Amino acid sequence: MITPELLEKHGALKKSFDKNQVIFEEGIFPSNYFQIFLGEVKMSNYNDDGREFIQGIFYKNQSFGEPPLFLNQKYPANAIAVEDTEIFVLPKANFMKLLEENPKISIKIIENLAQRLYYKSVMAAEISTQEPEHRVLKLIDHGIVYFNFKKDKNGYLINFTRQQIGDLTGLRVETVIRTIKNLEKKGELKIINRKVYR
Amino acid sequence: MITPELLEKHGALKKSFDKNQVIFEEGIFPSNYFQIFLGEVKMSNYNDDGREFIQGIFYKNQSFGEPPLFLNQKYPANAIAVEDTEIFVLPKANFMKLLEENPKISIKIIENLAQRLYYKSVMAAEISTQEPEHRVLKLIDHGIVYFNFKKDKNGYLINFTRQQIGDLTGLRVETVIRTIKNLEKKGELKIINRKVYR
DNA sequence: CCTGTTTTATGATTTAAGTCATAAAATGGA
DNA sequence: TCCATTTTATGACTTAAATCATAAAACAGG
Repeated sequence: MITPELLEKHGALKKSFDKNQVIFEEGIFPSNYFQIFLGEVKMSNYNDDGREFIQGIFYKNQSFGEPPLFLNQKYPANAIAVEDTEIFVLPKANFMKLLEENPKISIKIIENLAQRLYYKSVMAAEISTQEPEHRVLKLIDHGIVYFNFKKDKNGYLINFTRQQIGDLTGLRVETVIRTIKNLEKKGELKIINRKVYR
Repeated sequence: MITPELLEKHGALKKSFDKNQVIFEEGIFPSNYFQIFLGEVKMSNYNDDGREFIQGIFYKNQSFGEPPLFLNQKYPANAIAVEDTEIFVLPKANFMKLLEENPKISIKIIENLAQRLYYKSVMAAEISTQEPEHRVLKLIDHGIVYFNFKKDKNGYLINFTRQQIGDLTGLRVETVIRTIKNLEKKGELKIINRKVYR
């Protein structure tokens, strides 16, 4: 995360996106650095028959879409606002200049990319070899640490819909619903009026 | 990739690993930067019943295992020498000092992580939503660009075993074999005495 | 050159997750 | 407050890939 002051000093503009509005599309070439000021963004793919896979969900102060920006490659996924969102947009040239002048930011970028790579490594192994219960639990436990799940008297509230959990784990909604029910039976989590707690 | 001179200047030692020897194990905390001088390394996970998932394969001059090193987190996978291999090993403190003194290396690290994140994004979407033929082709086409597949008169030689393709795509050997046969029938690739060309 | 291991191969069978159909409950905008 | 949409839910059924069994071909080390 780069401070708003530094971003604005280098010419970043704050842009607004409505809920469900596309920020950039798979296949186009990147030209900006994006950092969320307020709201929530998902990056996702749609396969040939419209099925969605969510690569990641990003919140306040997080950046997204940097890898293709650094590599001059097409975006491998779409970025879509999950709710009304405001985003700092900084042209690549300005962003590179900012990095050059602030070597410590490079370390932050490295740590951020490392974090995301770590998540992807864990989930890739889960998705390709583990059964639904294992996958869902892993995602939830990851979410407790890295997404902004909040704790109350019932435990951590997993504020993902069943559909989102499916799109993040490669499972279908019905399978997620049944899996969560089973996990509740086994005492791994709680369902309190349809909300999931861990 | 950091030059051998710079690595050695900061105290890197060259260590030898036999084929199939473990370089580090899932779950332990990292303390070194690793860069391959010669040979081949895979990073992989084993699920509860011994099934393998290969996170990535690394060759000459490539580094691996940095994300947990930067994050002070446990390794999410094992690193194993695929053949007899020599590796530069540099203690974390020395590595961080090297980075500090050579800001341009940071950019290289960023690009490298970005590249790996890009691969993982593409494969994650494939593995979780696409059918076997699509997955296998995507892996092969990625391999042509980023692994060291060589071109001859028959096309690019895909020097992965069917088992490796399975472990990289989350499919079983038999499925990979049948899928590759189908892809050949459709003219997407060639099989010349059991070797796959694209 | 032999021999044990790995890799490729194929057919039969099983099964777990996907698909399809349907609906109640919850949510959110107008 | 009403109504359309989204989310959760459940049962029946289908299916694609996994599993199991078996074997031939290729390869690698002594």
